[in-house]
Amino acid sequence: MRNIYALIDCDNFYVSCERVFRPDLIGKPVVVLSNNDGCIVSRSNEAKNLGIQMGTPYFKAEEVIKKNRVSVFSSNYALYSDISSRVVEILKMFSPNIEVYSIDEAFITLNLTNSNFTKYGKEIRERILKDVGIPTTVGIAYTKTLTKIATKIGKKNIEYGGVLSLLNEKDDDMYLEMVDVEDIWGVGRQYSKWLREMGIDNAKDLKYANRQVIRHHMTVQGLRTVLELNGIDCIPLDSRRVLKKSITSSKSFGIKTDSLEDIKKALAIDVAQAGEKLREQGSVAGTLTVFLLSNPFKTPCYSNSISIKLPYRVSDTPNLIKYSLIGLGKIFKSGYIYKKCGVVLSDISTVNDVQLDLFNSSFINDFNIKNKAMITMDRINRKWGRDTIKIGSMGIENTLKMKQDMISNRYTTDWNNLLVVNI
DNA sequence: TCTGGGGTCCTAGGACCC
DNA sequence: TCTGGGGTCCTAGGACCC
Repeated sequence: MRNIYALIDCDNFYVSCERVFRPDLIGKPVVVLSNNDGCIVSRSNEAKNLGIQMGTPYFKAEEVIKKNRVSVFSSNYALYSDISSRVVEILKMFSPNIEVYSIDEAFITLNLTNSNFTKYGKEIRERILKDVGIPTTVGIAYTKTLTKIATKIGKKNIEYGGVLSLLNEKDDDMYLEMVDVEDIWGVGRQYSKWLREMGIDNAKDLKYANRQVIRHHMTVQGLRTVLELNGIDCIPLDSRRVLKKSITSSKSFGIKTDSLEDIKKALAIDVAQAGEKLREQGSVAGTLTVFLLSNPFKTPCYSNSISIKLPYRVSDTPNLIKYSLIGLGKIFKSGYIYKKCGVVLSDISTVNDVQLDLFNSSFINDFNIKNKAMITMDRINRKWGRDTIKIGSMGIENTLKMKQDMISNRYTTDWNNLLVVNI
């Protein structure tokens, strides 16, 4: 029996989240910026129509933005992730099989007893819009890659009313022809350049391409994409809550700096954040990588990284900070203006798998004590806000704090930020 | 002046083993 | 002195995703 997939994809998600609390902005151009107010990462349809491109640096679009009175927001991840989880809760009512693919997309499988799939898709859409206030597009098909194609077309053509089903396969080729090769899930910049050179311009061309040639040039993943375009299900729903295999935390500095002392503090803050994520999933890390970059848009530039194999797996912030500062000391070179640093934790396993040190009997106690202290610290910080308790090396004030000049309130996750209504 | 952050999977090649 | 074939593990780098 064939699976039937639906992809529920929130429209212009970050912008839509901002509009939930600013309904006056519906119908008006709005953009949301990346961290540090660097690039434009979400655009309302009105902003798209002004020619504002995804990923454009803010300063390059500033003129168009001012001229057309586009509303601009810094990104507010506390708000977006809370709204995202509300959408997921609703989807769970429609299907027990769900894969939360990203902050604004989820796949579900549909039961064959729902005979009218398009109608069911519309019900899902309307429920999310009514209960959470977020508009979505729903794509329905026999493979996940085809649901991606369906939402892509559904978003561009309002006549589908936000739901497009490709279950009537004789029409597939007509739809596939509408989608450029660059826009296919699994085809990025490098592959699309090569495909274009091969005369493969759209999804229909790729569907009928020579499979051996594709396999050779684009590995098994490329082959899977071709098969999926043919309606052959190769990428199953992945509903496991998987443990992350690596955890990164890094940030560009709000102010560029050549000061090792400032960078040490910024790195300690990143490490603390990574450590918290590590403990949240009950894991410990065996390897830690520190990296440091000067401004890549300026010459001369310098970047370096160093990986440190930890003597034993840890998850406590003081140890992680200790080793990362050793690493930083080894790669820091004076005389450059730095703009970013960060840490990657890898070689991750669960706490239960930790190899204890036979020759160091005090180690077990040490491990347990530090962990209890960390768990308590995490709990307090979750309840009372980030950095209520922190490690000394993070400093009192983050001198390189990122820019977020236009951030909205944390309306749904902070009592002090509740929406105020004047009557 | 101003250019984000956080992930996954696959492959090739080297080291090492029997 | 000559020399084979097959396997595993690890790492770096390249591709992709949101």
